[in-house]
Amino acid sequence: MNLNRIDLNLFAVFDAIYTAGSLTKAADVLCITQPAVSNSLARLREMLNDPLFVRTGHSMTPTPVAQNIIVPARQALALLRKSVQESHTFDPLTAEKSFNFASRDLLEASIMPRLVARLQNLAPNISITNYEIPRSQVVSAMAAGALDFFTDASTFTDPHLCKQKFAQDRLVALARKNHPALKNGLDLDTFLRLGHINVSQRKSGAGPIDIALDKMGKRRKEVMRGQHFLTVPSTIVKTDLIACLPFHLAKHYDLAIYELPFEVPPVEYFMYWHVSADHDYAHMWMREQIMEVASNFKPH
DNA sequence: CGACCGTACAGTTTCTTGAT
DNA sequence: ATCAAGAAACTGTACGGTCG
Repeated sequence: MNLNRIDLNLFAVFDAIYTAGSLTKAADVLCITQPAVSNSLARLREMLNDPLFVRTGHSMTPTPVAQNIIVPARQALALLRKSVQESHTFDPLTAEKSFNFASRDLLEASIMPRLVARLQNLAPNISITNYEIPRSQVVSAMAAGALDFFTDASTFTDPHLCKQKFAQDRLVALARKNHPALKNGLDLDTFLRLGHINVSQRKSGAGPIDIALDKMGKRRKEVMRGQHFLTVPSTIVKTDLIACLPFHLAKHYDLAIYELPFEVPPVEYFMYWHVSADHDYAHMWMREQIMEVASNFKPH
């Protein structure tokens, strides 16, 4: 049986005949003519290689094959109707759904706990999965339905993606407490003299700190470059290195925080989603929840 | 005889394919 | 990517056959 050749409408006709016990009555229910029902039944008979209904007097009696099929057929039809209905409505209290995110450690640590806590109250049957994915695969993963949201601190332009800024933060310098070089605070000379941990997903290239320094004709001393913000504190506490982190993350550690001795643009956080999901009610609802939890995610 | 199913045929719609 | 032509599929009308 070639599933690609199956007309799913045939099962709606099958259900109507089974319920009505008559092709004529089924035709009335379906608002088509009796021959159309007869023809649909003929195609279904050929497809399933069974008469499905036999004439007994003035009614059509289902065969054993039809009796076996009716329950799963009705379940499938109900599922289809439910799916179509849910694409136009969304009830978070009853919805059973999973959203896939691709967020870096920083955003996972800051957004996910609040988001999950919020979902526990508003949408108890909605779950979240966060996993790493290369930027180059984001669009194809979204198009395939394997990824719902991608969040990042940099802009990402693609005609297939929608974008919304959901938060911003300021960068601060982080160092161990009682750092011998920072007894009098952090000035530009000290900032440039100390070794730095630079967090970047790229192997090389300038970040916002380096760009700001470059405008002043300065350059910092990069001692370590890593992918994850969360490895920074454990390195800092053992060394005299410093690092520049978003304030809302830096404040969680028992380390010394210093304002940067020069102007740096704030870090902006964006969420991205596929254009095909832009009008999906469940997706729209989740975007609202992200914006809601991110409203507390501001520099202090 | 009335009710209902199945078939033939024709018109319409949808899909496929090839050209641009 | 778009358009047009042909093929295929679907549906409705008319009508014949079957059953109670």
